Amino acid sequence: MNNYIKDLSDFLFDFTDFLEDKKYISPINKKQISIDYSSNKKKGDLATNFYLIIKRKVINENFNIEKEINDRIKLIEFIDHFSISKNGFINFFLKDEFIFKSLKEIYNKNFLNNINYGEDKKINVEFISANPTGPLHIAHIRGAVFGDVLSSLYVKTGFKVTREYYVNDAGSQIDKLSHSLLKRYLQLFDKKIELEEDEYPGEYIIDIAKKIKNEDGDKWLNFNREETIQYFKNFALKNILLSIKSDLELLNIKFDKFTHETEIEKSKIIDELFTILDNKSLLYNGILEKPKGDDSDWEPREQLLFRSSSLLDNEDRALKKSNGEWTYFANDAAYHLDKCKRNFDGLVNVWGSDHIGYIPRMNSLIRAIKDDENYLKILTCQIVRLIQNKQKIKMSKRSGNFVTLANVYSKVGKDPIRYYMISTKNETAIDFDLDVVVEKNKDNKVFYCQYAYARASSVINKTNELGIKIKNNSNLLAKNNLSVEEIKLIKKLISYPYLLYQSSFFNEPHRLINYLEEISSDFHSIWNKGKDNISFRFIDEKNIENTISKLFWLESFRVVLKDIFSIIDIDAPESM
RNA sequence: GCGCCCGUAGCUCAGUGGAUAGAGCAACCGCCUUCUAAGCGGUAGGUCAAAUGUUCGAAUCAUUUCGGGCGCGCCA
Repeated sequence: MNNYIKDLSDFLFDFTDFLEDKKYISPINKKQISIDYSSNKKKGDLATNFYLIIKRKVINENFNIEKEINDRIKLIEFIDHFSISKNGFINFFLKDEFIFKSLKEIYNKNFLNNINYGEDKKINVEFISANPTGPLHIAHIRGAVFGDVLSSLYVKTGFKVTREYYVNDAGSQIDKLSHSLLKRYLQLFDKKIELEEDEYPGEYIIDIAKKIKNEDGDKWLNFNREETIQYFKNFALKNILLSIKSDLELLNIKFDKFTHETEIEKSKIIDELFTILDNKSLLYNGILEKPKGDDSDWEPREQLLFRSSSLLDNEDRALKKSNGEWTYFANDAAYHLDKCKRNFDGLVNVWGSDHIGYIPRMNSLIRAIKDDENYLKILTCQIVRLIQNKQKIKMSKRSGNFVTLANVYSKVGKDPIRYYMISTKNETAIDFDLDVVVEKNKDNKVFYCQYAYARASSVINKTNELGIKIKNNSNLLAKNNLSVEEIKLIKKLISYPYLLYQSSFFNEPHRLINYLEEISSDFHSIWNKGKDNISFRFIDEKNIENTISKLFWLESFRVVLKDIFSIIDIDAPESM
């Protein structure tokens, strides 16, 4: 990967190896060595604590560490000079020619070719995987957007990504769904029959029932019960899955693969899983301990268990229910074996925070079948609280009163949803204010950043009208045509490839948002300086050289903005 | 009872071993003859929940306490 921070880091690591090999210093932990962008008030572009750490480890009294540092840093091609602060930080200054060379790579979009952190490795990202028992609602939106953007980020940094949705179309919840649907159908014929408390009360089920009535009339009133239930189950699943897919289209989320739990059941891969576990003595029949909390209807029963406590979990987990059916975990485990067998180099699962307790058993499972502790990464998203009129919107799953994705979409549209769902670190809860995100002012960050793009574009349009060409004129790019503020922004622009790498490495798309807002703000600031000071205006027809220098970074700014917008998947409006 | 996440400005959040802790909103004071004022500049705002420890250095790591959230059955 072509970026100077990585190069500098390699340089410092090699340097450390050299010092250790020659016994000039006692061994150190390289992880302590950091490279940062210098804070604004300090002089310099990059800073490292290298000297701070090394100087305390010198064991050879004849060794002159300062001289060695001096001699070596001189050889780094992109460093102009450096200084060592009183407290021991080394501050580096980049060469102008290097800064402009890097800017040209941004301008020409070459940096995209240089990012191959992923080395074309194949990874599978499983996200949402909501039960097909109802439409997607607010709790699913965050995981949906996070998984989608994370996938795009992986692709951008050189991975081959499969986006996958696991459809839990087996199990007792689906049975409850079918019974709920049947009851709603019967109610349409004035049958006196009520839903049980744990069945699904949502309006959407009545709609599906009406659909059946429209198609088949009263055909199912006196039909064989088993066949009826089977028909209603399939009908419900088909319709709900379709509605989930159409909801996802609203956010432009597309999956490469839907895997159904029922397919997993049919495939018998679970037998294969059990063989693997059995060979490692991880299967046994036993009785689980009495659970904590509400245990009113608990009684001890012997069942098939997974010895996960010998791996990463704190207790063993059931694979088979007492009625002989597989547990949810058993099928999910088989599904994960299936994923493992599909030649991915890594698996990523995005789960809601309500599944955090499930993580240790899944990690145990993967550990049992794959000898690679980094093979599966489980990332979790905390909840989203909806705010309207400064009040939290209360939701109740039991009453079926939840805010659907389609509902939120109709209020605010795609871009604010996508933007805000990843603007906060995934492990932090979000307050999503429906009133703020549709405002067209700087309270609304999406708008603010898109407006920066539109403003920059308006300048480019103006230059087109005036016939000013940037192409083939890049040799005119020169530092003395640019202000301190512009150089500062240019330095941020050339750090973009490293930002992509870090965001991908840490699985943190929200870093993109922080950066995006920062450079947008810098841009708006420079723009406004042009009102007081004519030298800050982008276009000066009397000074083409000056104009070209400005347009050059302005275009690069647009490249970066557009690139981030494409990862988040929001519009890049040329005018607003 | 146990596990995980969170606690940073009045509010919403960045920063997770480095230099004087940062943005935006809200508050107050300013800036449109101009390539988009849907914007910008300035002022003010902090015992980083608390305590102890580790370290040359802690918002960041460890331990404890207090607050908030999410979980913890053969559910999914």
